[in-house]
Amino acid sequence: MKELQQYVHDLPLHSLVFFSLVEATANLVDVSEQYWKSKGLNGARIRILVEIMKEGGTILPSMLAKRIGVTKPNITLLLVPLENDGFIRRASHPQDGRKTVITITSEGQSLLLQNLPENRERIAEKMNTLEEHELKQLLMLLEKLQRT
Amino acid sequence: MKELQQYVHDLPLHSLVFFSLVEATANLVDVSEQYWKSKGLNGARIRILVEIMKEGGTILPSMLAKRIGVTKPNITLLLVPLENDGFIRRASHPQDGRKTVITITSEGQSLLLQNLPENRERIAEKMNTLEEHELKQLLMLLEKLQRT
DNA sequence: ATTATTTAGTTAAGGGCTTAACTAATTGGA
DNA sequence: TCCAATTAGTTAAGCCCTTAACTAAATAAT
Repeated sequence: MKELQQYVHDLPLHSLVFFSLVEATANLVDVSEQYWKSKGLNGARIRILVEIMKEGGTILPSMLAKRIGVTKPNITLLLVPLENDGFIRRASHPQDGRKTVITITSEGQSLLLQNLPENRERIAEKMNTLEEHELKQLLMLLEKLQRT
Repeated sequence: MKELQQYVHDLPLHSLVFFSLVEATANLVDVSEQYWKSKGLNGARIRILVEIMKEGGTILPSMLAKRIGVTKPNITLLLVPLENDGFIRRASHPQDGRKTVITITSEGQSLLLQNLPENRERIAEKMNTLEEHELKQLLMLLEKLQRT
């Protein structure tokens, strides 16, 4: 009991880093999500539109799932409101009947043009406690952390 | 169109850091959640138990909500299975009838003792691409990032 | 050529969180 | 003292994601 209470208090370095990562990231994600929410949108739908643009305006749902790191059923669910709002269009693939070609509309592109810069700005502001060299250092450490 | 495509590709430093934080954190959280899932548990319930221990074995739901950073209704939902599994116990506060005193049971304490060390170990392993001095540096940067 | 396997996408069910609305108990001000 | 306001917790509804099960189309194997 006493030992357990002490154990949960005395965190080793790895755990301290882990909890700091979780907290810092949650705060930044929150800034971003709040921004999208204020526009009646959400981050997941925006990531879909961004990924379509990265591919040149057209993509398959299965590719979206891989790129964004969510399941295929989730992509289906995300595409429904995007289509209803006119930000994307579906079409069946001419050669392969299993596939659905997703295309971003001009409305979808406008949405990104009008909102991405401000969203980036909000996130950047939240990071303004760090100098540029510190951001670079942080990026380097995070990339090294990711090298399995 | 062309400019937009370029815009979504050319990320400024702040955005690079943001996306790296999100990705690295998601991978670590995943390791932790997978561990708890393999034991038929989940991270949120464990955090509750840990927080009760930090308070000395007894706490109020509203305090849990503040400490863990979730809503009060969510605490209610999290406590139900914890009570059903015998990891916590509820009792009404003797002085203030609105309050419910939550107490961790010995089973709950055993659960932590038997699993927290291995969970920490799994997370630490995932971080083994970083040297100790790099972990310290990372921690320092994350803490500076958090200073609003 | 026909059938089995694989691939793409959707539908269904459920988990985990949120906000909004509610009940019950306590506190505080006229 | 009594009623309004606050506080604690729960219930209800809904969002967003997951896994499992399904349909349809294409590919591959005998």
